Amino acid sequence: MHTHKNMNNEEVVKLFRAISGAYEIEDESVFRIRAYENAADSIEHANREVKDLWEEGRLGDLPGVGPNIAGHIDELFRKGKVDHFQTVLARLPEAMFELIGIPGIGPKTAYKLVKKLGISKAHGAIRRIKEAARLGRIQKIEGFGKESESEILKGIEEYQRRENRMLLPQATQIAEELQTYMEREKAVEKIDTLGSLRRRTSTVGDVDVAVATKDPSKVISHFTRFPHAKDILASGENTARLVHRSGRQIDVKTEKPDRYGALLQHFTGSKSHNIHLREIALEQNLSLSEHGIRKKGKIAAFASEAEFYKALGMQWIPPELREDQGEIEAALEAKLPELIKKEEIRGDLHLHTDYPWRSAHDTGANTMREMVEKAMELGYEYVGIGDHNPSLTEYNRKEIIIEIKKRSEEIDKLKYSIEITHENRTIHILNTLEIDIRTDGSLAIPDEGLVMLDYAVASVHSSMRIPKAKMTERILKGLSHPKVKILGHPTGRLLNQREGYEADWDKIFSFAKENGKFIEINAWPTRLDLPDTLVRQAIRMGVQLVIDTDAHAIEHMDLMRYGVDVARRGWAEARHILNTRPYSELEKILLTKTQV
DNA sequence: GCCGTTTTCGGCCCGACTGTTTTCAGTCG
Repeated sequence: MHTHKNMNNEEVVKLFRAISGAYEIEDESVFRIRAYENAADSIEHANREVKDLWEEGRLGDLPGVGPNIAGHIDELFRKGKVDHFQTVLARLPEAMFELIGIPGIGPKTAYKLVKKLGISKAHGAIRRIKEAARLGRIQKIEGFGKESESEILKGIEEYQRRENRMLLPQATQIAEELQTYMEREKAVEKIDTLGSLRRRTSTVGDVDVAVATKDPSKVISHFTRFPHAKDILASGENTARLVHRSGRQIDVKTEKPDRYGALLQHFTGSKSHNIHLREIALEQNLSLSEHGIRKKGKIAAFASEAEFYKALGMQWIPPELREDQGEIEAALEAKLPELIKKEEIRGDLHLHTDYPWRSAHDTGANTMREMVEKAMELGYEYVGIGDHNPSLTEYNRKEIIIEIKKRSEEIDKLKYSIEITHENRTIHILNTLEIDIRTDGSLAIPDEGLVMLDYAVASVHSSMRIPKAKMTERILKGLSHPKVKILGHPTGRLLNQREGYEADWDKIFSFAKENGKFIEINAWPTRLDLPDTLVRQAIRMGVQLVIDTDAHAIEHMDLMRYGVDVARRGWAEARHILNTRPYSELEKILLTKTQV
């Protein structure tokens, strides 16, 4: 397996899975095998690059990475390879490591296949397995049969066409359509999403749902007639699986209402949350499963999750927190946070309109008035009317100031007319812009333009791959202007497309805290940026955040809920989020009459 | 190989499903 000094998390995960697999073939201690598997899982779920953590001397932050594995990682990034790993891997055919990761193929199967078929080279290994399967050579190998041969073929096909994970809103929409449909069947007493969708992670693999029912067969048969199903993959007594027209799989699991709580808890996960929970249960001689809690051979059933957690002596834990990041300890001490709810949001402070100037970036689809009316429909108390700054190549400095003046007058007119047309309701309209932080840290608008705004959002939109220290300085400089209150989409990540830029978040968060700047949680589906783990870090450091939609059309303003999901995953309470404040408070915080 | 206010030694999550090797190993979540 090729290794190098700049391996990203995905590559490191693959390496560790290979080592774990190699140990499995060699009948190493199951605990050592598991240790590498755990380390791989931990890195896979880390929201930071292992290489960055290594540079900062913080590999120990990764659960499951102890002194030994940390030493190997150190050697990897110093030399580009790990001598010990090379020795271990060299004892086995490299082709087998290409196969690990194909659904249904683990280390043992992979090893047997390449041995028996005489495949040694990694290159083309999957293709050769496929050929062998087509020629019926696999079913002749001892331990395999016709079924397993076609399963392998199916597994490879799935592996090769595996796409990116779904974005949260897509998964949510599929699930909500299904839920509406399922609720039409009277036998369905309760229905909930499961897994990462229920935990509201930013991307989701499959849509899984649980149904509480006394009549599973009715539920299953109703499920298999879902109009948006393209194909039914499996249909058993209590579970079924179909392919949604989007190509995504949907699983349903049924359970009797009086036992539903344990099922819901079990399949919501996360895996690490459940493992930790079982370890704690074990100390009380309890054994947990999807069926309930077993004590001395007797299983107790639970209708609700709340009862399930209560039986373990803890508070019910909101699904968003179930990542084994301290939520279990907090629940045991009844110290879980009071997570923010979307109903607590009182305004949207970062959105775009179709205001007709030659903008540095994309403009919105709706007028200022339409955006404001939508905000009123949503029951907001205030709204920040923003746009990207005027393009620096299209206007000179003087023209930019004139343009901002014209636009400010436009907003004043709007304020006046809205007050007249909606006399019963007041909404506070704020004049803002999203301003580029240029590569040298300067803002794309001169001071004379900035003073006309109520506040500004500053964001990075260019030169995203500059060194970490430079990026940090750049962001700090951009944020330091008194009118700049919000750092927009802080990491610049685009889900399934690009990693965020490298920056020293500790430094930026400290600066934000000391200078009263707000870090944005951008609710745009491909952004969801700040990422949840950084939200948690920011909150621990006492930084204030703001949830914005960055809407470019009125319908985007409905995406606020996904930003709230991210905030909740980061343990945010309403008091941590600027736009839960009433206008009277917001005004004092945001609209300081600072001299520029 | 990791980990720890009951332990720095001695533990380490649980069950379902599947196919094939009739009693269980391998994989998965």
